Amino acid sequence: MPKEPGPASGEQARQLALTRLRQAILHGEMAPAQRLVENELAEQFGVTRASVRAALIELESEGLVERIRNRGSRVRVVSVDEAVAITECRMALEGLCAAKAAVTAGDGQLDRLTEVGEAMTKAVADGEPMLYSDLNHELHALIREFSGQQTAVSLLERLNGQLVRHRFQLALRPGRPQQSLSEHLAMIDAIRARDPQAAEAAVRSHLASVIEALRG
Amino acid sequence: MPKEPGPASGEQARQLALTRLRQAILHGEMAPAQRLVENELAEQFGVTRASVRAALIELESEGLVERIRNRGSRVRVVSVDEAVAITECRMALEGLCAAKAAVTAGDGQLDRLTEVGEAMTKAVADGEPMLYSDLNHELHALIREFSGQQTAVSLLERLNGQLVRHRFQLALRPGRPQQSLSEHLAMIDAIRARDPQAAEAAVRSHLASVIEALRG
DNA sequence: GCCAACAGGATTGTCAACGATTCTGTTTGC
DNA sequence: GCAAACAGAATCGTTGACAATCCTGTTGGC
Repeated sequence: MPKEPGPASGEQARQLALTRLRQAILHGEMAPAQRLVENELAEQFGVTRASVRAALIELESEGLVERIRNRGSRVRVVSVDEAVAITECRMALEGLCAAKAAVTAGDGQLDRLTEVGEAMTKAVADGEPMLYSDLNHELHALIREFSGQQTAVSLLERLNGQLVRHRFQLALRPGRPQQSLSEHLAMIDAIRARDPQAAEAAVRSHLASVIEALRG
Repeated sequence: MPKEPGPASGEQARQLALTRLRQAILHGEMAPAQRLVENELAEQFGVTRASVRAALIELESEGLVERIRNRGSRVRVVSVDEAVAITECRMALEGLCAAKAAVTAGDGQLDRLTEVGEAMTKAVADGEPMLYSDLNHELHALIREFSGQQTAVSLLERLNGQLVRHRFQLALRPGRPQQSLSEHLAMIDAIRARDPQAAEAAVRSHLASVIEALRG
């Protein structure tokens, strides 16, 4: 395995290790439950063990890795039950964000939502589930962003990080994008109508449907 | 300053530093925005700097301390606006917990809630705001616990950690306990009635009142 | 043949020291 | 008198090595 080139100038070792590791986990390059040996990672990223260690501690409190005393670190696997519980929290928090976004979003931001909605419609029509999944992610991110609720946003990003694997699994299920599409469009419409209650309700009902799909 | 005695046997250095520091911040022993110098803390807790450092990294991602590159760590101060945003998230998440608790709590657990409610009533009658504040905290903790929603609980504990200072400030405001008491009793009644919607609504309206008080 | 005790290897936890960066108070030039 | 440059101190970031702990495969006894 080739040794990593020098970090993007100025980036500190710990930061680099953190970014790389998080990316690797989120992109699924690390198998679930894979052992994460500090020494190996250190060599792979071209940093020292202490930096890797610091990154692992941070990722542990983000819920992405699991650390056991004197036993090492592993990529955390979330069970279906956990995924459901996490999505229930998302229901509560994204509902809040959608309601806020319906009130505070600017007109340009609303147009942005419309664009994404159209792209999603096209992705479903063309039968591109992975593209749809990406747009799905983007839509939720935009709603979070437009809400201006920094606290809720950081909580939600933490939660979403734990769901990567389940998200892919869900997107590839046949028929799922079609059902999900109409729910997403309803969310967009409610926000564009600047109706906070309808927006919250639309988000909650969408995520309730996600929960059902997870369980199914 | 006396040097700390040895840790409770078996507790590792990093864990010890983490626990101690968190306790100190939560109990208000560290002034807000106080500088947290790694060397001083290391000597004070009788551990090495590396352990303190690891603890600080963890506390940073819990939102209790703020770290700036090459500038050191500080106790994070949350502005009123942030406190409001945090409480809005609590509204969403504790609402979820209350609804779940109303369905899943056992009878013994419901009795426990009743007890706390009575103790709160007594504390207000006796004019003991600090005792009331503690019971307040306990009540919310019980509802979280009874919900069985582990994910939501850990998010909420993180959020609550950031509000310590504001909580004390609020509890000592004249007239506040009286208003808060009836809201708390309404929450308890709704859960005891096993009515999830009413429980969620009661929690939300209580926290909305907290937000108003924070802003006032 | 099976279970317990035991050595070997691997991995993490901890430590003390070095180097890099940033702030603070002072001095110098205008 | 004031702004900019400078030296000094303080503090964090990083490194490499050592000690403690735990798993694994093996051996010996029953």
